[in-house]
Amino acid sequence: MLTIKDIAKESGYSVSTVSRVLNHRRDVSSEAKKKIEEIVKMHHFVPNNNAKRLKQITSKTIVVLVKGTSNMLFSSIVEEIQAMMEQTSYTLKVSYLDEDDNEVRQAAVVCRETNPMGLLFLGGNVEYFERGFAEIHVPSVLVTDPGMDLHFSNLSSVATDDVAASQCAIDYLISQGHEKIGIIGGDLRLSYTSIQRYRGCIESFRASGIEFDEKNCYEKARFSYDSAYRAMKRLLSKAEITAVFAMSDVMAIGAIRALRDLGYLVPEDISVMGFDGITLAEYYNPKLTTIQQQYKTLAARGVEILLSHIELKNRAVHETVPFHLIEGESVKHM
Amino acid sequence: MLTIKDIAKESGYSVSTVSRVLNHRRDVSSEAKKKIEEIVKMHHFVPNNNAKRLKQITSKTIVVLVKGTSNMLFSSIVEEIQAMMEQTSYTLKVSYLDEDDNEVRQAAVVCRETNPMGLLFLGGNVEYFERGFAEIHVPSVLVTDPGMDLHFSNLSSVATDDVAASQCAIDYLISQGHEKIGIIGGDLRLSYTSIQRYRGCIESFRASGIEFDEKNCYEKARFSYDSAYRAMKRLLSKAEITAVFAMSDVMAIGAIRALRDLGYLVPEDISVMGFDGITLAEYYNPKLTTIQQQYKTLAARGVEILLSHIELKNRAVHETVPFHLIEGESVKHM
DNA sequence: TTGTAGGCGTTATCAA
DNA sequence: TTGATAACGCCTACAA
Repeated sequence: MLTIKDIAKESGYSVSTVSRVLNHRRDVSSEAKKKIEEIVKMHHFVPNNNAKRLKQITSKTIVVLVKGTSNMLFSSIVEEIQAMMEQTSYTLKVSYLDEDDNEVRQAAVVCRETNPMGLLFLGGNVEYFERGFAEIHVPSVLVTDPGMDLHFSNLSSVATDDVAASQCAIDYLISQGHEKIGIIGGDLRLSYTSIQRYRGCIESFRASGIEFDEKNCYEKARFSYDSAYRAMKRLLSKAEITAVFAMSDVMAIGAIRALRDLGYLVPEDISVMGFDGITLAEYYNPKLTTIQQQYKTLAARGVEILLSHIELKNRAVHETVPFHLIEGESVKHM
Repeated sequence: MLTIKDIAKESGYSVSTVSRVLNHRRDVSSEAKKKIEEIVKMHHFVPNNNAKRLKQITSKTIVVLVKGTSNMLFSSIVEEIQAMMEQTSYTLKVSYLDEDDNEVRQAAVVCRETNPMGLLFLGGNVEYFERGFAEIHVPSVLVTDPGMDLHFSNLSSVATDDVAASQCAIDYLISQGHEKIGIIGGDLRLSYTSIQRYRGCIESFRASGIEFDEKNCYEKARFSYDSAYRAMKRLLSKAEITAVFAMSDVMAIGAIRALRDLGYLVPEDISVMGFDGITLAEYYNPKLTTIQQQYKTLAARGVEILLSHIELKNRAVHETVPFHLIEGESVKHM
């Protein structure tokens, strides 16, 4: 393996001079610079980042931890964050985790590796934070999930109000004349997001005096097409419904496919409501009626809060971002 | 920052003993092991991977370089690779690049950082390989694009035969009675994949004696919904067609949405054919008629070739994986 | 402008 | 079973 030592030897200069050239510093003679760069190019030399980072104490890096590699909402947020970060002097590093991994533990590892100035969590399990976040001393923002119940001075959050948003979704279905409503959502013992959204649903039913039969009308699924597809079929076999609320657009699409395969028309026979407002929602057929999370705002505020956190060392804040009901074509007025 | 030195001091043992415990080695007294593990747990100590990697010469790591973060086919392949790798003793590292980045340059950096045993490229620009791959000495496999024209002894490839596959697509459209066909694909000056697929189309037209008017019937787009959506609208304004071949399923969906928004029915008025066979294709409405790339086989062979490359040091091979035509609901028999 | 030397956190070697 | 010590490749005072 080629090292700067080799380059130094070959060029006749010392390692420090080589290092200076490599880091584009100006206290090098143009002569030395030229010669060293030539040799570097010739050998296609690339410095070893491990050694670099090991030594560098401040790295000006911000790490994004994305929970769930196939979450389309997160993909959009990541893109947005990347675009914003390019305007700053920070370097961004994106780290993808499985939906079920412990993001806090992963964060600890990443902190050691990268020594980042800040952390951005895309999605997170509140329980993991309670248990392990104390060991993380880097300014962090939890994006997409609320963190006000977690009292860490270095942890802020920006999220959509899941309770209000799903309440709005059910309210809308009810306003369109639906009363027999099924729900497809995550595991209520594991997914904090799902719990919140379910609470909103219940609240809406309560306010309208509609009775909700959790046992027959709530179907658990992972946040994927096929899982929701199967959940929809189970739901149909247990309950008679005129509308379904799916806790993500991906789930909604799985559900719609199941309905169509069973010969139902959407929305003529059964209406389907999604959640997230991903790009695909408006390209799907029918266009999805959904709750749109403002991913751009989530991304922007997440970054802004983190940077002010880092630079001004101010206190943790917890923000809520407004949501919008998008009327597509997947819900029918009864 | 906590280091093993601190742990050593606190436990009363030396750094070497702590290191041994951390690496689960057996030449440590259970007494020492217990005590050290306790302290590690108490402080939530996590070793610094940079230092670790800096020291370790062999890393048993394999790196996957994914070109384009929103390519759904690649996501599926990555998942597949991850599953396979868990059966082996290798560690996997996934590195995402932008669609336009130079993957070979990135590979060089990654090699220094990680010192991997092998490299898996998901997508790649043949030109970048020609120019820079000579400096990479690690066994590598280019997945999804053919590499037989690149004569590097450490570079194998597995890919779908893009020429034959798109020829098959057009043949199918023709067999269904379509003659006035439009194409939506990538930039023919930049995307190697698009060039190959276009060649297949031309070949099919030639064989059937159909004249193809590239100027009016080929529309360039990025591999995204909205770009294809706009391309479809441009296409309609220039040519009268009964069918469209989109070079990816994502593009096909963008095109279908454009058609529907303009009042056309798919496939009744205009047929649309996709490419890739992503999961979404069978959940979309109408189900996409498409060329399915065997992502599982691509992943499996990619891994197998790489491992035999590493372990047996045998020569580079270049394989082609069969494809299938999936008859969905988006193409009509005229 | 350049070079020397020490250290970043870890693992490996060797001796005790 | 342990511990001291020398690397790993790079950066950065500080000295020249």
